[in-house]
Amino acid sequence: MKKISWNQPKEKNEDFFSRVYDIARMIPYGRVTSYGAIARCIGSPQGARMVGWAMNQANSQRDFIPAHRVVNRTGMLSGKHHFGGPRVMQELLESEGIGIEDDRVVNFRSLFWDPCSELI
DNA sequence: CGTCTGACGCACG
DNA sequence: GCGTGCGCCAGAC
Repeated sequence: MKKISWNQPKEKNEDFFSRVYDIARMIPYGRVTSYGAIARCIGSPQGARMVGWAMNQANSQRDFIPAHRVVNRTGMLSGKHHFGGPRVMQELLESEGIGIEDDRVVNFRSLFWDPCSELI
């Protein structure tokens, strides 16, 4: 697969990615957030799918990106198949004390971390 | 260039 | 609360 295609003058895109990774790194240990929340926070309320796409590239980043702390709006582990194995994402979350039941974060409502609202 | 796909989210019933 | 349909935007064919 191709290394990176954003060497092109897609400045807007690069900025989008930077913001996504920036926020993803801020997610506190033991907390989770959603793709849509990140998208909305960076001014692209309809770019939730792009956030997921960015998470797919998170592996390529130098710094560690806690992509396992990002789930969809219902708290479901929709990206668990992108962690090398179907159970890796769940195990990562459980190692942080987050309960998973039926591929869903237990008590998601309480563990949810809003990048913009709860950011100080 | 037309179509399909997808780590999403919302409206509707 | 759950299933379905649709809009969204970038990539792959």
